Amino acid sequence: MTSSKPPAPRRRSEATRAAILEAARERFAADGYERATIRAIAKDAGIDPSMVMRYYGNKEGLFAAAVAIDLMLPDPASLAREDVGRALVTHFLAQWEENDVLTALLRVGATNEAGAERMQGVFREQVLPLARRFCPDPEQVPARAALVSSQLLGLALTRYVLRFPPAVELDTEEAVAWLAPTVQRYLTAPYPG
Amino acid sequence: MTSSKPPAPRRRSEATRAAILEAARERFAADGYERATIRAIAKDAGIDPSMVMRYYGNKEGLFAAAVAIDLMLPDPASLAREDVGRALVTHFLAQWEENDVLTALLRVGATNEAGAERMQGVFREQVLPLARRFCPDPEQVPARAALVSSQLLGLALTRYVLRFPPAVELDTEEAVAWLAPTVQRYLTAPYPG
DNA sequence: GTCTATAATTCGATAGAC
DNA sequence: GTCTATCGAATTATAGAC
Repeated sequence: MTSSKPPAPRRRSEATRAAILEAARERFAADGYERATIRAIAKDAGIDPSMVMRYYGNKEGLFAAAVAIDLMLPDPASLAREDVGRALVTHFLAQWEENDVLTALLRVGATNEAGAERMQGVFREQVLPLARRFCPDPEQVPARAALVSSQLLGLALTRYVLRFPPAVELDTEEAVAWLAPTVQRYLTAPYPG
Repeated sequence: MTSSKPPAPRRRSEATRAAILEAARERFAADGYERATIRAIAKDAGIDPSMVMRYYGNKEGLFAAAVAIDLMLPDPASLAREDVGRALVTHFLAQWEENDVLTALLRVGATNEAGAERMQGVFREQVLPLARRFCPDPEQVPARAALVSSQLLGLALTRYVLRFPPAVELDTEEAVAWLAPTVQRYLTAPYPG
């Protein structure tokens, strides 16, 4: 009873699950929800389509799992007030280049209700608290967070989704130099009315 | 030979064509390319699906026709340098609320290559020339135009597509007050390096 | 745990009657 | 000019063998 613990009861399931998730992220990021078929994802992962169903139930479950990992959020406490803008833009761009989850989320969110709701969740749980930390008037917090999101997501849209050539060719330092003052202003400047 | 000209040789074709286009714009704007089915569009227009094929050949042709109308562009000559930003944001928001074409274009552009290319066309033919008019250094024109697009499309994305509540609730004057200085800076200010 | 086979829909597109 | 009927392809999802 004490000695024999078989090496691992589940044969290759963990590796298979991971391969499916990685392929799913790539496909969702490249094609959006509808055109990222379970068949294509399974083919990329080198397994049978029915395995996808077995592990994730249905296509919605697969998408939810594929975009479930935590991302972003430089912790608000570590940021000095005078360069929130720069820190935020830098961190945002780095996250975006690092993996496909954000692109998948944005592309799917444009045509799929579940995707849009997940994006709203990220906004609510990550951007709102950060704005709350730096904005004086609590009543202005949601609007300011939305403005920050509009600029950050707008750059991601033109750069990674629509691929406007000048937006693609912009190097990281240029993008940060231009956007940081904008984000800084949205978060900390008085209302420009 | 001279007297009898039948009221109209083509019975109702013109009205039918228009009804199809309007329904198509609404569906593409609401659902994106894949989920906006020809069947659903035909039903909205109150005609048979085969009529859509007869008039527009195939689904791609229908989409091209639905987003073919000219939009935007406040003519560059009429704008004073010191308030390009305000004028541009105001005009952009008005166009966006006025009809479904821009939302359709954005939603489709996120998952469909033809849609993305059409958006690039709008950028190239409408935003680039405008930036060329106000930017000193010709070499910086494309980047500045891309930055302007990123902010304007980013607001449209969060407001009309992803529907972040604070972005939706922003009224026009607030949006203009916040975004105008950003756009103004992207177009006319020196590079903030 | 993995795959084969297939059911059940749904969609774009075509042919042809009226 | 409009509609009926239908084809052929592709998709999600299931049942069951190994």
